[in-house]
Amino acid sequence: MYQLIEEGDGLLVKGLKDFDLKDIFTCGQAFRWDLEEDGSYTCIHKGSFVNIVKREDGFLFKNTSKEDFGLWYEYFDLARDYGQIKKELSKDPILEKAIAYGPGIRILNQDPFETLISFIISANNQIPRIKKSIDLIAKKYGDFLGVFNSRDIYSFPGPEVLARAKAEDLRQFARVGFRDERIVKTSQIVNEGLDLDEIFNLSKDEGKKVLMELPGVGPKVAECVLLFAYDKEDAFPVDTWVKRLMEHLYIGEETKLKDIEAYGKKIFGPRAGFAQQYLFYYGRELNIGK
DNA sequence: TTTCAGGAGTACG
DNA sequence: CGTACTCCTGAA
Repeated sequence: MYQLIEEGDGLLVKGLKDFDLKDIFTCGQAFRWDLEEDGSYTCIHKGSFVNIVKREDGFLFKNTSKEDFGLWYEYFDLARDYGQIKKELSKDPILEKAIAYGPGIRILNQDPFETLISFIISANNQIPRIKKSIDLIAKKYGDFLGVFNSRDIYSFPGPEVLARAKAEDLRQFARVGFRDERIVKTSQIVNEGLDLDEIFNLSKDEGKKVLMELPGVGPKVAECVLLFAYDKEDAFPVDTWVKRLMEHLYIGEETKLKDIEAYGKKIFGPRAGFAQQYLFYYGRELNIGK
């Protein structure tokens, strides 16, 4: 299905469909990426980083190899047929429009702990600031992975490291504000034995219960982590954008957060997560509902 | 130049 | 159910 051709220190990947880097990285699901001046994207995942250049003949993945490509295959959810998903969802005329706006979206499979901490930071916060805080945390607490475009690249630290971080340091160096103690406490709970991998075996609702026990994790953050790290396709995170957009495009009146979540679940069912991503990207870029 | 409102939610009363 | 919470940006 895909063709992998070694090229220099990288890999040319041919035949990728439903894959657009801008759509994937600006739809709000991930923070560990950078747009380079040449239009390529650099992203960091689980102790590795890759730079991806779009070309006529495919996508050039720099700093990886055939042996290592499995990591990115999994991360970019390449086993999934998004053509089929889009076909199903397009029966809804509103979604058809939304999909046309971000046809290259894929839902990444991100690291659970990193995703958990990232979305705790996202509470009442904005994407540029969230990205900055996460970068600063990696720089201070993560491992040095290498240099790209004369930038030092660091991994995101594990729970064993952040459990020992000082709230005051997180506040001062990473600018996380009132989220400082939530980050340390959640890291401590995970470090002291809460098995995040166990959530892979649970249903979306069971996983949500477990996550919401953690400080800094409410319904929105839990749904995000379940969708972006645990592959729970029926998760439907409702933030202020999705709220406005659902009120505007589907419901037609002011609706409580909880009811919007139920509504999304009702009309999109097991595909709610994909629908949410297409709608979010579409609504935010067009400023729908504001 | 300086002030000021408000924002990808959660916790707490 | 209302409010406080940080910090940063951009509007005035």
